[in-house]
Amino acid sequence: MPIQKTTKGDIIKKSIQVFRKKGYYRTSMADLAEASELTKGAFYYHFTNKEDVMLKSLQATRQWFDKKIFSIAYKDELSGKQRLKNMSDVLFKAFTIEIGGCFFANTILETAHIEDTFKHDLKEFFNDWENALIHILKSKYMNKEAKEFASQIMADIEGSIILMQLFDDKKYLKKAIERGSKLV
Amino acid sequence: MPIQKTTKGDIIKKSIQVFRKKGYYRTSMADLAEASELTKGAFYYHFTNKEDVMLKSLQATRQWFDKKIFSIAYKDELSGKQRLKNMSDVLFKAFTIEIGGCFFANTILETAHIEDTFKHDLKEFFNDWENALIHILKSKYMNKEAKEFASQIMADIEGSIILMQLFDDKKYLKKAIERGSKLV
DNA sequence: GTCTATACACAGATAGAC
DNA sequence: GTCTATCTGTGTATAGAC
Repeated sequence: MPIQKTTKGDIIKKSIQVFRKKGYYRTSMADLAEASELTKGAFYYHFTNKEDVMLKSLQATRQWFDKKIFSIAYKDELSGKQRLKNMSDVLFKAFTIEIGGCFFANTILETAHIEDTFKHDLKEFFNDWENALIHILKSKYMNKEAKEFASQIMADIEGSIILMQLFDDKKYLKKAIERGSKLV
Repeated sequence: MPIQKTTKGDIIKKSIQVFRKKGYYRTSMADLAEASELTKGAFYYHFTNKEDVMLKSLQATRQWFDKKIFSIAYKDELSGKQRLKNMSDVLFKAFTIEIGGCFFANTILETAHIEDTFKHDLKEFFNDWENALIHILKSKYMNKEAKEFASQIMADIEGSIILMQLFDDKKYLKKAIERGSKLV
């Protein structure tokens, strides 16, 4: 086994940061290579093209959310209220600790009318999030109501992230999360 | 006065459509020229550069919203409920009749971390919207509460537009507007 | 596995004829 | 006011040396 100086996982982590900040189309392969301290030539050894990097970045981010955030919803030994609170705490960090808000929402607004390439992963992210919320809300509400409230929480949070970024004020997201917490 | 074949207003209208669909960076000057059935050379006669076209497009859209939508909030001869309903009806059409969702939200997520060029107009749009909502909500709520509900309505609607575009389903926006209506 | 060099397409923008 | 032609920069992607 030869020593690998730069792992694919490391490159993806760096690429996610760049994509989140600059968006998909505005990000160049040179930007991505530079972020991983590679030349363009070396970068192309790891990925076939920009679309490939983006897909891997979205998939890695989805996996992270599933493992670190959405899984909390299914820890049924805790109360619904507590699970929603724990989820919200990590969610807040995820959407604020690095610049760029919500990677998935950004990608939807940028690419949804141009190409379908990323739609599958984008949809899956919101489906996973919705299911996690529904699982918590089901203890208090009927199925239909739980589904509607889940939609409302996601919309409120995503819209607040937009306002947060525009006015450079985390209070928008904080308030949206508080509103969501009141529902359970 | 010579006859003007293509007016600046017409070009801006067409440009808005292109920007809304493709986003700012992905839109080329060739795209904008083609939409107005002009060559690039002719197009540059009307605008100094792409940034100029975008600024004029955002401003024209802002003016349209102020005149056609936000002004409804101040027709105090109608009940608050009725004014919010009338506003919501036009708003729904504005965000669905043409492809591309909310021009302002799209531009925030695409450009906010790259350049400040458009921030002023983007902020003004949301300020105008917020003030219109607050004006209606003030009849029922205290100032602080009215402000918070206004934020909530805007966030819910903008987030729902994202989901609407992803899942290609106008129900998301429809439901968000219903939730807003319940507040007054 | 990483580098340099380069091919090629397209972007923004300008010059100058009509 | 609109056209064609063109300059210049940058982007994606590949070839081939080390």
